[in-house]
Amino acid sequence: MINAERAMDALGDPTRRLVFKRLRNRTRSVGEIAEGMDVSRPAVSQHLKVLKAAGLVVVRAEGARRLYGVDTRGIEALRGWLDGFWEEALVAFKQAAEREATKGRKPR
Amino acid sequence: MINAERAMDALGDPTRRLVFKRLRNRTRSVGEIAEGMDVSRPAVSQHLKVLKAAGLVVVRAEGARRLYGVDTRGIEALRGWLDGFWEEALVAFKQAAEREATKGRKPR
DNA sequence: GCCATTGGTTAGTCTTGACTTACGGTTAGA
DNA sequence: TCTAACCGTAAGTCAAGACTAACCAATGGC
Repeated sequence: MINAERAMDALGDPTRRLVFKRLRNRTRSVGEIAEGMDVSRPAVSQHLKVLKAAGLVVVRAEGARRLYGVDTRGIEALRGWLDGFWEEALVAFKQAAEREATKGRKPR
Repeated sequence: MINAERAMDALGDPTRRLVFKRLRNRTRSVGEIAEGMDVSRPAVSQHLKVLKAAGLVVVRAEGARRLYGVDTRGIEALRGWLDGFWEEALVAFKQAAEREATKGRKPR
């Protein structure tokens, strides 16, 4: 199972988010990703390493090139984390509202 | 509108995530949040400032205490960002599959 | 076989930001 | 009013990590 916390750490950096977003539409080679960005190609390579370790990105070798694309498992992990958080917060809200509504009543 | 990128930056730090998660169940005071954590109360205060600026947290003054709770807008912004990303990736997958299916056919 | 392309890794620099200590302001209680 | 509790801010320290330049390995075309 892929770690959502790890994914959040990875996406906590603007440059890394930009790299990630560049793979949204299609797979790209490293050089292709770096092109047009204001950081060097090795920097992009390092970011990809982190994104890969976080389960946000997958690689496929094609000759001398490496084609990177989004890993859906990372996105799903994030969504799960978010949904779980949302769920618990909702339950807490309801309970708080319940306590508010019964406030002042004679217990039982 | 609340910025999803800002929220991602904020949640990119483990300690800050821990602070955020402590508000999942109910609102808490600053001292209450810091209690049991391995960082000082001012550190927590600074994290709360960042979380608040990111739209992930709201404050309510109650006497000398400040009660912090989750801001649903921040979560919604994150969810929107994630869903948008997911959507675009899905479209790209379909288009890629389509191109794959028609590969080799005589054009028109 | 040779050279160009592609990209991962290493070493080293430097900025960002997480943290603590100290301080000041505000509120509640005696 | 005096004191204690609560909390935000400022100043300063320090480590994490983002980045570049240089190097090396692998692949493909000629």
